[in-house]
Amino acid sequence: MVKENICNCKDCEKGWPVFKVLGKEELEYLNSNRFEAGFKPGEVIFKQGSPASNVVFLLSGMAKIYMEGQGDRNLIVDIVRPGKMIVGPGIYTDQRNMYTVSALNEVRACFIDSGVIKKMVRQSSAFAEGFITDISYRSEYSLNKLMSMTQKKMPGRVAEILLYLSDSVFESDEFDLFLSRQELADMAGMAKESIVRILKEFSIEGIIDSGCSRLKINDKVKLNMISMNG
Amino acid sequence: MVKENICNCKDCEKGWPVFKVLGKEELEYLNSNRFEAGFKPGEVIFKQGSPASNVVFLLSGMAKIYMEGQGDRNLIVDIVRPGKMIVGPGIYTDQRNMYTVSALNEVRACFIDSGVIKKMVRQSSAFAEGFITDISYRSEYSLNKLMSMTQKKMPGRVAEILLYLSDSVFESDEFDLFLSRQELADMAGMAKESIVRILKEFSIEGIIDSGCSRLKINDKVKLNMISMNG
DNA sequence: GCCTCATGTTGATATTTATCAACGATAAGC
DNA sequence: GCTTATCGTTGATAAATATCAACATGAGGC
Repeated sequence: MVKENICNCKDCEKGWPVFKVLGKEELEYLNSNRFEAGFKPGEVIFKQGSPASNVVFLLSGMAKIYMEGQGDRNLIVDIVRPGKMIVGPGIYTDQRNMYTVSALNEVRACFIDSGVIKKMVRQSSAFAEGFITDISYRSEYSLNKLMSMTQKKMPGRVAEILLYLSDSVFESDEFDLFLSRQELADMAGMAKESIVRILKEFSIEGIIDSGCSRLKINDKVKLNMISMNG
Repeated sequence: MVKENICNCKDCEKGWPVFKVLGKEELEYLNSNRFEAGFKPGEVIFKQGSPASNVVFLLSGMAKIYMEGQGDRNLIVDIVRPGKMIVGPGIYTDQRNMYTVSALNEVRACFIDSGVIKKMVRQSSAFAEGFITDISYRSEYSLNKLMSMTQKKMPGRVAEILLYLSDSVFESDEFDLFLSRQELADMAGMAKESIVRILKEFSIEGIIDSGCSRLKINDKVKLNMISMNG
């Protein structure tokens, strides 16, 4: 594992866009208060219930954010790539992580102390506004998810997550799925057997081609219709 | 309908606690940029999809916050009383209301322009921090709700909303329910027939006494167990 | 007072979804 | 190489939940 930091906030390409509003001094302060670490697939980056001491940014790789329920039942809230801030509401409430984040593949991550982020919020109103905007989008996402989960039936929810993966995560109609069937099920809130059947159904209808880990979306229009109509 | 404002931000008892961090001048500015309005039961205070031009505070009465789905299927996100800020993520994203808010009984509400709130966020870092803390609690609430909705079975969800109403809304073990069975169903994400059966079941077991609009919780411990175990 | 409409309630039934069991395939350990 | 564990897949079954239909109940209009 590489111990030293290999990048610098000043010229971080993979960084969070809101950092751009900070001045040179603030970026230097940020840079001197951060740590990088590497993670192997499956390793936990931070754990639900533990102190929310850091905000995390991926420099490379992908991670899943999930809430752990009773008896192995997890709910995957999001799949993240570099460019997104990984932070829970805990840093402004009870100082605890509301969810676990773990690496899906080889990950390099940047840790910034929560206190440093909160300091930036106090110091720069532009940063505060950017921060609020970011968490507002996150809220919209959760509320929409809440709506889908309660009102859509299984095929609608599966169509929705396939579209989400394609549009917002992989940004392509064909991609290598890093996710097992169990993980897809945890995203859509259903049993793994159910998602297997639905993916097969979609395959038979020609909407998708689903090899074991590769997934290709053939008919986005139809998928959208299924997602819409629940 | 009373047209004039009947209270003043400076000595508002029902106000949002975070306003206390503002100075006298800022409170006066706030006070000169707000409007009060009255609503009858059932009337819409603001509507999903419309511009998120205002942040609302109840001065008296209660309201339901709900997302409208397809074909009369609504999801009640929260029940609010005075002291809470009613604001959606929209003021920091696409300027649209993500949900509808409507009066459950006679309501008097205070409207503050979103721009004014955003200005306060920029002007006062303490206000910004209070604002972020508030929406962070809201996020935790949504995420917990997402978890319950996807992982708990109906009795667990019903137990949960009864406890929520008792602990966080009415702050009593016995209260007049302003909500119809349909509305309770919309809170728990189920059919109204289902909630009728579950409430009856709880009644038979002696956990609650449920007259038509009055509800009394007899056995909070048991209700908690049902809520926990899903 | 009576009628009408909305809401609450109940039972029967259909649909959706999870669980269970079995098996094949694939990858890791010895 | 074999063994073991994990994952994906399938069919059968059970459980959870919604829908439908019917009827009761209660409030408001006239």
